[in-house]
Amino acid sequence: MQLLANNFTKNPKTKPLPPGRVKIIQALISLLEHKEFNAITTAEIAKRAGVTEALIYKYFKDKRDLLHQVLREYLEQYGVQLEHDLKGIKGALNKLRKLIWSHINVYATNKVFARILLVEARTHPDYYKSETYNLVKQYSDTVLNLIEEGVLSEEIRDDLPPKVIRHGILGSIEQICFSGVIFGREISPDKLTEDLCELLFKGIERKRN
Amino acid sequence: MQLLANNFTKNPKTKPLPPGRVKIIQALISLLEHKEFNAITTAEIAKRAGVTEALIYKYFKDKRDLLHQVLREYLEQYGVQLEHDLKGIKGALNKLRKLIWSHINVYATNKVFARILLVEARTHPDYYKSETYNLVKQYSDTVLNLIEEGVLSEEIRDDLPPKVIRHGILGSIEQICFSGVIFGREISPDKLTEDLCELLFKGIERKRN
Amino acid sequence: MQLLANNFTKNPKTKPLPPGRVKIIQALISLLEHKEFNAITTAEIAKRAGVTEALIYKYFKDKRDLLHQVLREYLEQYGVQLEHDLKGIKGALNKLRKLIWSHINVYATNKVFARILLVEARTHPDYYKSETYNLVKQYSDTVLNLIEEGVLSEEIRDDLPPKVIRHGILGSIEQICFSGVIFGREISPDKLTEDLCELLFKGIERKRN
Amino acid sequence: MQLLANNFTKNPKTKPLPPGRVKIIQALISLLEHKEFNAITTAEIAKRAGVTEALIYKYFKDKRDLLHQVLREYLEQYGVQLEHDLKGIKGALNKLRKLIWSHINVYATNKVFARILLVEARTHPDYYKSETYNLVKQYSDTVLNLIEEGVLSEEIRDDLPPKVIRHGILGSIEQICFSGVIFGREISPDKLTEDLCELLFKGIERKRN
DNA sequence: AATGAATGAGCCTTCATTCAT
DNA sequence: TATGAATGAAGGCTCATTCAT
Repeated sequence: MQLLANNFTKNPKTKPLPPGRVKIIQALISLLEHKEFNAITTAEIAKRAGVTEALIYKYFKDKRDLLHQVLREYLEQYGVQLEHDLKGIKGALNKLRKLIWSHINVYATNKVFARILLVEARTHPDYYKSETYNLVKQYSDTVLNLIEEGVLSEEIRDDLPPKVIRHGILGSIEQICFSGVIFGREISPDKLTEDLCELLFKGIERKRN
Repeated sequence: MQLLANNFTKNPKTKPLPPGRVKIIQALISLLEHKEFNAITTAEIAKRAGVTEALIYKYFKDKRDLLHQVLREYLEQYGVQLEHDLKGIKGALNKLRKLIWSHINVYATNKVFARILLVEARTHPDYYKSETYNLVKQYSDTVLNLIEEGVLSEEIRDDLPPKVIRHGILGSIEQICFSGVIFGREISPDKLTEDLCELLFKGIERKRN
Repeated sequence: MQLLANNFTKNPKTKPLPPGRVKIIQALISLLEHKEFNAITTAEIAKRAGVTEALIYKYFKDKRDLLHQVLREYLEQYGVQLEHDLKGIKGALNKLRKLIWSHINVYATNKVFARILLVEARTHPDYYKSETYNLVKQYSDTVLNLIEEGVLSEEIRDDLPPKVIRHGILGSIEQICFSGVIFGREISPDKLTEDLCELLFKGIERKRN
Repeated sequence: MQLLANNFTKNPKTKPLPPGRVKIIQALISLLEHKEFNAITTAEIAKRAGVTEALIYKYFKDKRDLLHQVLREYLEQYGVQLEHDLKGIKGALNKLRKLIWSHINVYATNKVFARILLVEARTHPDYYKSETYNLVKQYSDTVLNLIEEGVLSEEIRDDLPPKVIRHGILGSIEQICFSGVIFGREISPDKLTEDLCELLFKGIERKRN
């Protein structure tokens, strides 16, 4: 899977995006691969994109808005992907398991996406007011719905606040991927998903017989 | 509890720290209460501390080093506190529960500490090379040791990688405190600890009978 | 003669240099007339040029690079001038004499040029790595070639290392102009050239008959 | 020969210089071996000397005064040395030759001395008002006197202004040593003196017969 | 004789951003 | 659609220097 491989796959009739805009986004992404967002200058972005700095401000409100647009594209792609991934799966726990796998997998495949989400965006107050943040909340709601679905179907305990469960799930995922993202270590979605689900579904306590 | 209330509590005979240094640290802490680190200028810090900007650079390598020193002091205090908190507790799970409570509690009580750790420090590559980061890793090791202790005493499952368990614990804690920290919401250590332990110890899966 | 009077004399169809760049260079030159380079601030330069400090850094790597660019323009002009001056002169010694005159004359006419070359540039290690320094070496080579030409034509002794001769020539010129430059005293190219050539060509030893 | 080897050689009954002062001077000298004066900070000097920065200001008016004191010590030593070297030499030209050798030799042996004199001191207007500058002028006078002595004894031409001769001599020496000083190349007093005297005494012009 | 603590002043530099063309 | 030129605003940081002890 390659998120953002091209920008018109999902909607062939959209009028082609301005090439300048695309180049700018690609430039930032490629720079983010090796550099912290704050350490990247607009001059650098423009140079890498082969355009002038001024053009950035034609398409984006400011530098941070550009970051949010990049993030948004990633999120949209992930949204599409996730929907696809969950299709045809029965049972809330099975769906959650798949979601965990998809989540870890997208981080494993798109380090830049992970980096933006885990470290770059959340630092800045602006983010929480951005349209992009809403996408994240939507995703968060999806997880919550899945949990509640599981409670109703009696797959999941009803004596735990669903939001706490969600925190446990998302927190574990992020923690587990964090060092991979920061230090560029490999992330293995399959193994991690298995361990994580075992942990989250059954708990760490050893059953005595 | 008030971490950092004074700097000589634990070692009364240390020669007094230069007052300037103390004032600078205090100033940054107080500014962090209402402002993001990057948005705080050295001029502001100096003014609040009642010293000159130059003095900051006498005691700290740069602005970020100052942040790390602040974090270090918090971490050291938390280390002392945690050791105290764990005294006299029997059983690995009980200790883990207490640790979770202490962790959440210190975030609840010291929002600035939490903010630095959760959002300010980890953004910057420097952090991972700092001496302070080592303290965090030490803490991380403590958690791991507790988990392994639990495995040996057969309180904790031995079919889960201890590191995954640690990620689950620390990730959940951070996720659960995160919004409290970012949006200034209240954090309730007692309730959160209970829910979290219930989740982590027993799992989310509903037992059929 | 007024070196640097305008920047497009020699190449009328070059696309006009950005006016800001020109103004900055002019500003530094005018400031150097009464002030040491290190004592001149970028703020001053910008103000005198009627631009912002930031613009300086658009066109020059740093303050010192600006100095080197100024020097480079002087050197280029001097190069052109010298070539012109030597045209039509026969004999290596006659050419050397003319070169000495041109050299002294350019110092006499452009104190700022002299100041940069004799005191400002050579202090700083950067200078010796600069592209501008290469121009100086080129000039130095020209002198050496002239000397060697004289040796071949048997006008100049062949029992002296040409490089030592060059040191004698250039060293004498600089020494003789130095106090003029430092203390703002008048420099008389005609008289000085005559004395200097008499000294260098014939030596100080009195011939006995 | 090692100038400045110890500071009381020449005057055994002077009361011992304060050790702090000596250490500071030594520190600056040792730093000047590898670093430009302006790039050396008082903090560095103090550290190298093993004293506090404040102490520098007990013994020296300011940082530049310290440089001048160092230079002064070198000059005094050279003065003593030169006097010694010229003893028993007959003839103005022979004395000049010896002086040239001594001059080149002291630069060859004491690069730091040469560096201060050739590049560090003369940059700064302060220098020309300093007491140390007077020592340099004294030396300059000595050279002039030697020249005039030669004119009187009819060893040296009387149709050249003695000052021009002096410029030729000193200028050649400095030029010839300059690159040695800047780029740390070896300087050979014997060979250079021979070439230089040949050049200065007899001139570069080839005698036709 | 020497120091620890602190300062004043300002400097170079950076960077996101704008606007006329 | 895109650019070249220029800017505003501050910002971190350095360094020589002072003074009470």
